[in-house]
This record gives sequence, structure tokens and C-alpha cells, in this order.
Amino acid sequence: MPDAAKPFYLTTPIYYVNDAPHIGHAYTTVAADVITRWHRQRQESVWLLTGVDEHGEKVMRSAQANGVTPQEWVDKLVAEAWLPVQDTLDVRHDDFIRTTEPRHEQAVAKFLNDLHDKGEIYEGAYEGPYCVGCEAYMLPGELLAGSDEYPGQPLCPIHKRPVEMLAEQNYFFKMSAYTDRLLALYEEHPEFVQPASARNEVIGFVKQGLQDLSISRNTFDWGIPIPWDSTHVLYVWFDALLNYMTAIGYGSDEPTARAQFERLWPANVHLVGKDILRFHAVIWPAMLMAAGLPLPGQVFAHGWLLVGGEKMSKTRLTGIAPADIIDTFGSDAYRYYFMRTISFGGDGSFSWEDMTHRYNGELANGFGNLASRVAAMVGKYYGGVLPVAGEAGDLEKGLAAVAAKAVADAEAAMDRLAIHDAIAAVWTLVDAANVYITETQPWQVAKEAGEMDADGHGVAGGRLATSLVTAAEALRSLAVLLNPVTPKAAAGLWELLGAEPVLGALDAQTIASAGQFGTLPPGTVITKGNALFPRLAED
RNA sequence: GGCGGGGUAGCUCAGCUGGUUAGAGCGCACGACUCAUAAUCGUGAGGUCGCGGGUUCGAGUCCCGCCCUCGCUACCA
Repeated sequence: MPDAAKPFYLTTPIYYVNDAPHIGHAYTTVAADVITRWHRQRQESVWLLTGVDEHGEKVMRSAQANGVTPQEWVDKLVAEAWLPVQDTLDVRHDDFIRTTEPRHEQAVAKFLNDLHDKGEIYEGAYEGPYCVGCEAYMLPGELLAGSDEYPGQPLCPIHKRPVEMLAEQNYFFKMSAYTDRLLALYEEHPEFVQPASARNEVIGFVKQGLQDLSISRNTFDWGIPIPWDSTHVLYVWFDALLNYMTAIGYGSDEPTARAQFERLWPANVHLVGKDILRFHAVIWPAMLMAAGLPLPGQVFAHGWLLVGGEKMSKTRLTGIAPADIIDTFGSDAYRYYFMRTISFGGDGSFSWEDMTHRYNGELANGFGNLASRVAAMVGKYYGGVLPVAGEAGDLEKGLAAVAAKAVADAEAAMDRLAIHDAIAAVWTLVDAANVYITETQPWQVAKEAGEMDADGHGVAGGRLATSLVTAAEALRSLAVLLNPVTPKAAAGLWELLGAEPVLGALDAQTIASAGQFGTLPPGTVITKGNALFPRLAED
């Protein structure tokens, strides 16, 4: 948090709307939501942008195949799939950008004109070996020598068929001019591309030297027109990357929108999957350099979600929709599982068995049961009313220390986007609280002389009261710390603790407050409520 | 081919610039407890740290070679 006035601005990629969202898309979005919710819980100002990328040849073809216009096609997909999945995932975005919106298209035109005026864009001929199968130009170096079937002819390495020489008239962005500046950027700001493996890959790539980028197409028309030549549309990636600025007011004539841009730009972090790393870590900063605009703080690439040991893919039918999982486990467990299990930045695998297992072991038995046993005892011994605690002993101080350390460790982990480590740090409190209860044995203490009054109620200020109040404090702390990860369960816990009437809304609690015990006042009404995470059958 | 990751207990993984008996969770075995969602807590058994060399007083941690695996090697996104 270098500048308190500058909101924490985080983006997800804008997803290519061509088909329905699967858990790979959802993974990035959930991570973004957890990170921004954490910052919100710190009571920081935050902006989370997500959205969809709607232009390009593939979308156009899908629309044609379905007998509708591209606009109708994307409208339908966004309304029926992409917007609803945000709710399914329980994601709180601040804005959802669509690249067919006027605010985007107009601002993109401004950006293009600006680069054009600056001499960063020129018209040129692109000529090269083209593979019809790939629908793409190949580099001479990657072509295979002729085979028996096609003697002497260069072949596409993927399709093993001859390529043809094609030439087209396009507009080019002078990206090659930025090779050195980009390398200097990676060198001076190692944090710009993270994690380190991603950074290495980018550096290796740029060191080969960059070519100018062809940024227009005239073979189809579903895209943003080049302002000075409407026979061309803009290359989708050039269009898509600009969303991070156009969504927050870049290029707008509206004073409020412009003020928003001034306030939010540059983004703190662009979260991306490693498949689109290069666009964000190379092309995007080059574009901004050319326009003379500030660069984002970081591009963070996370890994693949593997299903059955393989990268998830629609063609292999391993694409799983978030709702498939959430229908069974709920959004909280979904968010928890992917964020806790997978080291953010690395690859991770999903299996139903593992998810069920961790749901029961960690969420139901560990966390949910903790809340349940504490609430039950406060109910049983104190009629559900939190008593006055006695003096804190070593065990109480020890548990409070665990909470303080959990907060410090989680904060540090979140700041380096180690979401899995942050959750693990929080979980030390779940485990320590369960140990604490075992060690203090409230059910035994309740049988000791002086702990219960004549009516069979626990007395105030005794050891029984101390242990239950301390355990309740751990729960309060957990509600706050888990609110960014499992918001529904955290809200349920807040409700169960009866905390809102005495402490205010859960969202208004600070992360720091979770590291300090002694907050819930005597008299707070605790109820058992329903299980936070009911156990599931494992079979 | 070139570049970059990985290969550590049955499983999923931690192990920063080399240093006392290599760690965690899960699973397994045994024990404790009974407040709780048959939940919890404790103890224990499990490892030639991919293979072969080398440097060093000492290497999972450095160097060389090899094997396996994954990714990248530019304009489909």
C-alpha cells in the first residue's frame, strides 16, 4: 500500500466469450475476488474489474454457425453464461466490461489515433508462409523441410502440409523498438512479471528480439474499425488489452470518468493465466510505453488447472463448469478448495475425491465443527449468553498469540499473492482453537466446584467462562479472516456469534482486529444455528 | 533442436544464499476424550531426497553427464 489515496486496482483477463465459462476461467476470477475482498477487509479502497472479450474471427464464425449476428451471439452468451457465473462464484466485481460497449470502442479509437499521431503505427505489407490449417502465418524457422509426400516444399509443423506464401496489407505497431526498454523494465522491476518462472520465460522470449506487430485485419469485419481506414479492423488482442484502461475512463469526455481514470490507473495487478502471459507482459507494456502512459505494477501469471493429470480442455471434454461443482459443494467450498489446495502461480489438479476429502476434513470437521462445539457449550453452560471471562492464563495467551501470528503471516502472504499460504496461516488458528478446547476441557471444568451455580448455570469469571470466551474470540477472528475466502460461511458464523448487534457488520471489521482478542462483550447472544459445512458422504 | 520449470514418505506437496537425527497435511496403526457435524486431541510406523559421477570437513541444497515429465519457442484467443 504505497499510496493510501490510490485504490488497489486489480483486473482479471477479459474472457473470450466464444464458449461457456469453465473452472479455468472461474479460477482466475475467484482468485481476484479473494484478493480484493482481503484488501476490502483491510478497509482499503479497491477496484475489481472483470469482463469479456467479444471481438475476433472465432466469435464471428460461431455466430454465423448459429445463424445469428455476432452481436446477438455475444449478447446471448454474456446474459446466459458469463454474467450469471459471477453470482454462482459469489464474486463481487466493481465493473464488468464488454468490448462491444461504446465506452470501450470510442476509447480504443482514441488510443489508436494517438499512437498513429505519434508515428508508432505504420502501414506495411505482411508477407510470409501461411498455413490454411492453422489459419495463421508461420515463422520461416519453424517450418519443416519437405517430406516424401511433399518433396522440397516447406511444411507446417502442426499439419504437416505445405504452406503458401501470402501477403496482406496491414497496419503495424512498432513493437520492435521496445525490445530494450522492455528488457530494462524486467531487470529494474523484477516484480513486474511474477512468479519468477513466468518472468524467466518472458525475458527469454524478448531477448530473441521483437518483431513489429501486425494490428489490423481486413479478412473479416467483426472488430473495432481502424479509425483512419475502415476497411481494416483492429487485431483482437490490441483491442482486448485496452479494456483495463477504457473500463475505468481512459479516453472519455466525461469529467467523472476521466477523474476515475486518474484515480485508478495504473492497475496494481493484472491477474492472467500463463497462456496469455506474453500479451500482458510484452505487448501491453510496449503499447503503454508507446502512448506514454504509466505501466501497471505487476502481471501475475497463475498455472493450469489439471483434470486427471491433463490440462483441461473443451475438446477433450474435460471442461467442467463451475456450477457442476458448486451444486454439490457450494460456492464457499469451491473458493476455499481452489485457493487453498493450489499454490497460486503453479499448476494444480482437481478431482472430486480430493475435493470431497478436503471438504470433510478441513471445512466440516476442522472449521465447521469448531464453531459447532463452541456454540453448543455456550448454549449448554450459559444459556447462549457470553459470560464475563476470568483472567487469561498461558493457554489463553497462547491462543491469542496464534491469532496474532496468523494475521501477520496471512497479511504478508496476501501481499505477495500467495493466497494458499495466507489461508494456511489462517488455518493455524482453526487447529490451535481445537487444541485449546481439548486442553482446557470445559466439559470437565464444568463439573468442578464453584464453576456452576445452584441453578446449574455456569458462573461468570471462572475458568469455564474463560475458556468459552476465548474460544469464541477465536471464532470471531476466523469470521473476519475467512470472510474474503468463504463469505457465506463467515456471514453464518458472524450471525451465530451474534456479533453484528455488538460489533457491527462483518465487512466493517478490519483484518487487524482479527489479531486481537477481547472484543466480544459479555452478554453477546450466541446461537448454535445450522452447520456451517455439513459433512458429505464420501464414496 | 534451443530455453525454462519439475522429479523429496502410499497420496498432495514444503524445504532461502550447502551444516546437527529430511518436514507438513491426508491416509494408516495405536491411545485419550466425549463439548461437537461418528467430529476432536495425542503418539507412532513409513523416504537409496530421479540415476551416475564430482567439489567440500559436510549436499535434497553447488558442478558435469544421463533418464523421465511439463511448459515456452510471436500475431486463434
